[in-house]
Amino acid sequence: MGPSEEDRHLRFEGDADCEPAPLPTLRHSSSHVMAQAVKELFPDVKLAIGPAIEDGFYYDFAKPEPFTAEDLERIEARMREIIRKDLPFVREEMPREAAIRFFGTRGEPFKVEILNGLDAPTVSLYRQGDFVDLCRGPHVPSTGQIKAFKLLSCSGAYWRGSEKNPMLQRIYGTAWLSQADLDRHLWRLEEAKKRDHRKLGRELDLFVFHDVSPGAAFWLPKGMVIFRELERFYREVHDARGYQEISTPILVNKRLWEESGHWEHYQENMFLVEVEEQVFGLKPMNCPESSYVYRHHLRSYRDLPLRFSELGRLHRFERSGTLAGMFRVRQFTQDDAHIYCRPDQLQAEITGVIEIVQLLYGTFGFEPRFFLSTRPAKAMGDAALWEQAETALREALQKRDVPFEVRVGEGAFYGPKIDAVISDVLGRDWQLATVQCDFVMLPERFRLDYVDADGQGKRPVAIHRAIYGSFERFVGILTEHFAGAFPTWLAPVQARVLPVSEKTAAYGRSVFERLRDGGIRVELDDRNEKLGYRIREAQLQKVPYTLVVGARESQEGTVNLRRRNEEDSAALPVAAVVDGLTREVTSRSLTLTVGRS
RNA sequence: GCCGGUGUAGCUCAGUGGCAGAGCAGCUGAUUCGUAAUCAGCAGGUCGUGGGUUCAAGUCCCACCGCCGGCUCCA
Repeated sequence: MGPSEEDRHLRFEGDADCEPAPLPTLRHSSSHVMAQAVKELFPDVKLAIGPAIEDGFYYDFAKPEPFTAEDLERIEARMREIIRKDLPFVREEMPREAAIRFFGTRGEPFKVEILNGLDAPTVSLYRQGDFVDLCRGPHVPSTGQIKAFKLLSCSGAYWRGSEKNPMLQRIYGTAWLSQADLDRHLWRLEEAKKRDHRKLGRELDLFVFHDVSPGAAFWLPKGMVIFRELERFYREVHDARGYQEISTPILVNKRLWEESGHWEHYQENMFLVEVEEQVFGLKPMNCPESSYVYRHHLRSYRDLPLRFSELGRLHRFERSGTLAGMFRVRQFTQDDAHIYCRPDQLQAEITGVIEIVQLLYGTFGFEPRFFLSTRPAKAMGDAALWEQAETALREALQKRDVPFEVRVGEGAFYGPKIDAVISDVLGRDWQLATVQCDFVMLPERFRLDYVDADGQGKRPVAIHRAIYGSFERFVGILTEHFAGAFPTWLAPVQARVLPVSEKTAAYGRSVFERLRDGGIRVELDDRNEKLGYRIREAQLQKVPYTLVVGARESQEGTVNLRRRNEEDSAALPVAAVVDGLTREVTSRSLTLTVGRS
């Protein structure tokens, strides 16, 4: 975990408060202009900090009452005035002691607190018009440089990021080099809102949440189809690669969690139940129990590697304010697996996992980026083993010919790891897959061993890995990525048959039955509604293929096939539709191919 | 957990102390229809929950719960 925005901003060592590139500089300057506008409109507020962040900027203010939407409009209008005046940003330097007096007399306690924490003899201030702020820069030459910006929202934020500190009022804004860039960003925000999986999940009957179980989804029949297709794909891939699926208890005696260390380190995130004077916990992770499966037999070096996969349902207590649809839940299904191997097998095993990551993600059109995290300061376990494992991870990535970034010292205390990050169609990043080597947690705590060729007991290495991460979050991401228009193999309903009128209802039923017998998820919509109405509904439900059948089609043994979001349609023999759909589903195609020449 | 917002029919929302509403969805009937909404009728409510103020509470006050945007958290 790197330093937070606050940490970076408050440190005041080095020479800049933001990356000296044009865009971060512009955003940083925008935050100063916003602070000036706020001070002019609300002279009593105290200034905290205001850095550039991804996509924009914020500034924190101490103010008894929160800012309202109307306040934001006034602030934005005042910012435009300041920009129109084209005030130059002027840098001044001052001895630290003088700066403390300066901000003291201006009634800015947070600035004084920051200055008191610095050891620099001299600090810099930036001034535009009557506004002065403690700041290392850089800034744009003058306020007139800021053209494309917008204030977005305000919310509470703790001073210095600690919940023990007073809560400040934070205003977020976004700023770009051109109006076109700003418009694109605002469009993306709008589009994200439209694609919100909580909304689509309800509209498409995939899943819902109820207040009887905060943070746990009710999977509806159509959502469960997607869940099952993901499982099917997962099992197909893993069965073919020597994984053995297991399933372990969800409710487990506290003794296990004491043994694994979760009782000491993770208890506050666990749901506990007391029965017959014994305490049980809902499992927050699968790993401890996986080691029980390992220990079920005495293992030989010839048995290794052992690859145990488990689609385990986990519960983690997340604080109420942190839940967010499928993205942050209390109950989820992890596509977990634990590989137990000898140190000399590490590289081959990691290579295999990366191959699976590429295969699974590639099927959804995601291109994963990989990050290798190496030994942290507080690491446990044998140094030579660390060295060997880091080399194995590196070689595995090279062997799969994937570029990767190294995050020095970011590994877990029990071993190095590889994380994979994907970007969705709106450019948002998601960290999903993780591959972690483990020399300590499972092998040491559970005293795992195998009998080596020399007859001696040896300790295996464990690899924890998940690809989707959790089915819940992954389906949430897919829903937004595809805007509900899932590829045919995932689509809850793959085709819908619409007889034009009752006169062709019988033929419509026969077409429906042929598709159903062909293993296609098909629905017959022979309701007493006009064709246009039923077409519209199929489109809104994002059904990939709509098959219209009328007198012509019933004579010729064809259907009139219309693809999702296309207006053209064409007649096709029923057999060709079944074949085409089967091929498309079997190949897990990302595009609609049936009826294309 | 903290700050703020919010909660009225399955969904989207109106209703600022005086008879709980609309559109869509649902049901019934008519219409038998060729590629994004046919017409008519009917039914649908613990106004999140619990207290309080008031002659009277969806509306005002308090507490709790859920949700939304952030913060914090995510060994």
